[in-house]
Amino acid sequence: MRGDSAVRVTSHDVAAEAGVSQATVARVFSAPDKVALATRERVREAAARLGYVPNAIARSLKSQRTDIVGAVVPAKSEYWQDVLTALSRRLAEQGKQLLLFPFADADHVEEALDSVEQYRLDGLVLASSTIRPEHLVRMMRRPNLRAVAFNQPAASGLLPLVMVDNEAGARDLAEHVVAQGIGTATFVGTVSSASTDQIRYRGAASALADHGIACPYLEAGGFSYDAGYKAAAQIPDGADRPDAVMGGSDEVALGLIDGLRTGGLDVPGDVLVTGFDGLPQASWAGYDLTTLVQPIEVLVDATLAIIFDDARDAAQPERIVPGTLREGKTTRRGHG
Amino acid sequence: MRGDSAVRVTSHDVAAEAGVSQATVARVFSAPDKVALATRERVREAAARLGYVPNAIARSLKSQRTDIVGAVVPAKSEYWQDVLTALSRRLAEQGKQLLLFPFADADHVEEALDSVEQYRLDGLVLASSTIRPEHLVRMMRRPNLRAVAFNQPAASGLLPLVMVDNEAGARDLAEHVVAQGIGTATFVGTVSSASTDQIRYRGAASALADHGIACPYLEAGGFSYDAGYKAAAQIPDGADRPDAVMGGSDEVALGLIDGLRTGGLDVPGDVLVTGFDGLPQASWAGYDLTTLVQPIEVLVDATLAIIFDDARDAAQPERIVPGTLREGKTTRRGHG
DNA sequence: CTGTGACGTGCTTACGTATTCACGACGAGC
DNA sequence: GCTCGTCGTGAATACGTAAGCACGTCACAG
Repeated sequence: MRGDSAVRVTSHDVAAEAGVSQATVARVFSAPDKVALATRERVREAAARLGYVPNAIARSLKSQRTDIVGAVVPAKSEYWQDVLTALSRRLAEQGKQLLLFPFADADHVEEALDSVEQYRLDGLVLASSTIRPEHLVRMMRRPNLRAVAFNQPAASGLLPLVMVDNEAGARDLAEHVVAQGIGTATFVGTVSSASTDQIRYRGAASALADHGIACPYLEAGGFSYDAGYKAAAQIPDGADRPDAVMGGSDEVALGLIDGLRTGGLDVPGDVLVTGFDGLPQASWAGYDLTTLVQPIEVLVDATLAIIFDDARDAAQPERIVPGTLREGKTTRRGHG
Repeated sequence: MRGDSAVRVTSHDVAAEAGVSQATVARVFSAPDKVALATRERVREAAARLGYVPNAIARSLKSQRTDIVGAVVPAKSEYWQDVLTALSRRLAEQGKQLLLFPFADADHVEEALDSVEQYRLDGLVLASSTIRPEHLVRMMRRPNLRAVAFNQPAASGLLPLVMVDNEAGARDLAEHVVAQGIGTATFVGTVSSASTDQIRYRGAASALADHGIACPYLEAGGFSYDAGYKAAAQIPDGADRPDAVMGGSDEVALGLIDGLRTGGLDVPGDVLVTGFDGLPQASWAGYDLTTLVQPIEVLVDATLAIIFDDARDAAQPERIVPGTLREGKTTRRGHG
């Protein structure tokens, strides 16, 4: 227990302690089978005695690999938190780490990317549809950086892309509410300039149109619960009240539900509500929201496959994964 | 536009391009005022032309500083996500980054810490009361690593510590429900071995005892909404039904509310409910939970202060910050 | 006109590791 | 007994940057 000197201990120190060369110590920790068993154990013991731990920084400098993947994400958003959780867990399983580059708003993306370039990351996940195309291409042309756009339809053609099938998902949701016998509907989007928002609306509107139902678009102006809550007040009441309200995301939809209920309406009695994403909160008994569940694990795996599969193949892969309809009570009519 | 060669470009390349030495290039990027204006601009132009970006890995190796702070946190938990968001945002403002070390369960903490040691982090935030003391001391004795325990009472004396005043907060909540005129109460904890859980219970129970009210303890067995939802079924009904149920955390409390409501009870009509943490969801209109809001920004700032303030002073600082009572409708009796 | 700073810049080295190359030992095959 | 291949190890170098040290230049005071 006396070996734990308070200062840095390097592979050289271990080499001296074990009576071998630094190279051998390095091999013990990175390619153990290249070292004779006896030597290996002697080195291991010496390392333990001194409290030696390989220096990942130096390793990265030499090997040109950091084993770190970066993620550029909006600072606050329930949905992205779930994605990050899944991403970091999967990376941890592979002995890799996740480095966060959160940005408060679209204007700060630039700064985040400046940081990204300095760390020589193995891969980069670009999330959020508020990242502009010029930023995307900037990341694309960094050498040795595999950047992937995550759930960001606008990146199509610019960057490898992984996303849920937003359009089909929105169609599924629309078909589902139509099957409940609605006659009118309104789509409450998040931010109309977001590419996911546009596609989801398109999917919903076209499916509804197939059944002769018009679908006006209302913009919540944000991705949050609050935005949805406030948007509920904009929905026409009385004779013009839609039979169904489709939220552009779960967060907005949950806000809508509470907003509508605060306004004295019953969900689903008076209005059906749907969401999109499949947040854990959507399953909470107080809401039990009908939504399109994103297969986050699948999306994450696809993303990591693009980053780490050496097959620098077909340039720009695009993986579009179908989601799953979750039927909750927000579209179950009390009916008659 | 022809300068963007696909390969790595170093400060040497820039030096050659600008006709100066590598050292000067380095200075331009790390201490610009030490370089004559004319030279500085020439170097900047050359760098831009070649697409040079300083290599943070090499910088770290040389400077022994990574500008990265690590966080060891449980993989899934609403509360920690909020903390991480605040933490990463604040770090980003200082040009630093957050590296995540999530762990699925207590048995995997060990592995996470192995990784932590390899990256020579500037600081480490140890979150979650499920991290065992032996892990804490292990991190404490790493040279050049400022580790801080976050909201983890058990770390007291072992590590610098930052936390909300759990006991006082729980007392405040208890006093509040007492003021509503309750006669009986039950505390539904998360996991009884968690130190925060014990302290919160102690605070609540002692405050209630001051008013002659007993406070049985019920364990939800987890930190999640689901745990709370299921625990609701364990709460006695009929004559033994408590007037108030105090949840050990907001997630558990929200589950409790839905569980109680599913069981046919009215909250707050039949039972008052309180939480602890101040999650965004607690403010959602559907719940409007009375809870103790943690001043996350303050806690995060205190944490970073310990990590970065060179004052390697008074060994083990402990910052205990008071929370704020948020009064929601879950403790507002329909009354009479 | 010389001595004294201050300033700007280049040379050199160190950070800690992975890897190439070379070398010695050893066993097998002829 | 010699060659050849294999295996284990050491020496040396490269990764890209920061910083101490030294040197040259120039302005200014004496």
